[in-house]
Amino acid sequence: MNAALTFQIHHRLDGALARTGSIITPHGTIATPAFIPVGTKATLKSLTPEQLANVGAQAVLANAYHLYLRPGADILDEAGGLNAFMNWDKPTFSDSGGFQVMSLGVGFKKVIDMNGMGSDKPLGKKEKLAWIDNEGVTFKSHLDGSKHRFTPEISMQIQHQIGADITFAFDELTTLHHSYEYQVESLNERTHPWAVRSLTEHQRLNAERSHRPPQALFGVVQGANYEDLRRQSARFLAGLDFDGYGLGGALTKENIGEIVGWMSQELPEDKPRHMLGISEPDDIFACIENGADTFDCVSPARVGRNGALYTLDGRVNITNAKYRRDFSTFDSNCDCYTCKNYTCAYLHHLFKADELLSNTLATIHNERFIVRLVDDIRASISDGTFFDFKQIYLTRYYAKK
RNA sequence: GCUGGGGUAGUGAAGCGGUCAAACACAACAGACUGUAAAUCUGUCCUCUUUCGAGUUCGCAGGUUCGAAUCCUGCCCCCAGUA
Repeated sequence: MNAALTFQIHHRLDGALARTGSIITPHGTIATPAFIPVGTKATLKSLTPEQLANVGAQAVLANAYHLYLRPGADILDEAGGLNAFMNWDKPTFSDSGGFQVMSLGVGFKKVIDMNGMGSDKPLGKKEKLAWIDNEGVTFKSHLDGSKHRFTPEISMQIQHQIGADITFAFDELTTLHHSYEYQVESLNERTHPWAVRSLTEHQRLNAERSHRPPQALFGVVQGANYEDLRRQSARFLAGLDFDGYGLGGALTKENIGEIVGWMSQELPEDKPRHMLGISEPDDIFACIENGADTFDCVSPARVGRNGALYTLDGRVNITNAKYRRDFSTFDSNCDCYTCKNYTCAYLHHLFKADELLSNTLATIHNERFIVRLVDDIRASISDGTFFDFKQIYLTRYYAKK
């Protein structure tokens, strides 16, 4: 009913679930498939919005948990919303804080592992900061230890104050280390009821806050790597009036495409599907082939800040000694600002000297690399060359590893 | 010249008779990072060995001791104060 979001499909790929399309939001249109960089705290670390736009980003994704703690969602509301606050005029997404329920709770780091190593050892050495129940989550701020509580309703209230074009339902992100029984319980007792509650509150807020552009809400599918649970979760959410869907949670890398395919088959054709937290080239190809439309991920930015840069031949660490006297540009195949203007030796030096510009230049390159990859995939769907492109690209990318 | 302090691995710096190949920090080298508790984290870092382990070290040369980076003697350097 509301005009929060329109999704149009332009091309479909024969023999696969891949499609190209347009997501039309109050702040503009996103050509899909698309990679959406993450600006957790209303900034993509080390980049100005202009630099972010120049990298080709069509939208940015912020996080309700972080903005709630600082500066406070009310401040974003007063500022006129996320776009105005951060001086970004293109579409925006906000995550619900659901990820933090996991990362602050059952564990840190290891639980995101997609290889299902089967390790169920203590998940991180840090103190547990979040406790989940069927109503919501109580957590301690990682900033000052103060106690807070998120429920689906509160998350939606925060996300409406943040004012992103696309919001996500408050969910529980489980891990591959959780048992099947736990996955079932999580779905039935929390993620699904919370989706209903998120939607109800969201609709109420959209009506109440009619002075602001209508916001869209994506339901989040969970179910780890179990086919029955993924299909059941997708089917359940498909029955609700969401504007689109987030495909989240514990995905095994080896069959990530298959898992996405299960969900795509159950979800409505005409709603966009967003992959939460995915950005490795092989994963991106697999997900798009199986029906994913958009992606967000911190990895290109974080990995870049730590000195790892993408190339068509795989990821390399620019901090390696072999770059010390390498006065060639980093990647002659890349059209980003960094690669057009700086040498390997200079980038190497910036990292070694711990200079702030290293973060900026590396982030520009990595974000451009992944954004462009998805842009190229989109083009390959339109002209029907997707499978050739995928084969050639991935063969080269993983040749050395 | 005298008086006092000091010379420890790439650097700084602990150790002051045995559990010391020698804490710690930095540098160096390599790796990791998938809805950001990340400008973070992990490993290596005298030599040889894949591991186990073996072999040489604590300014230099002697000595005491079952045993020395640690004690003694001489020498060589450095720093501070003073002639």
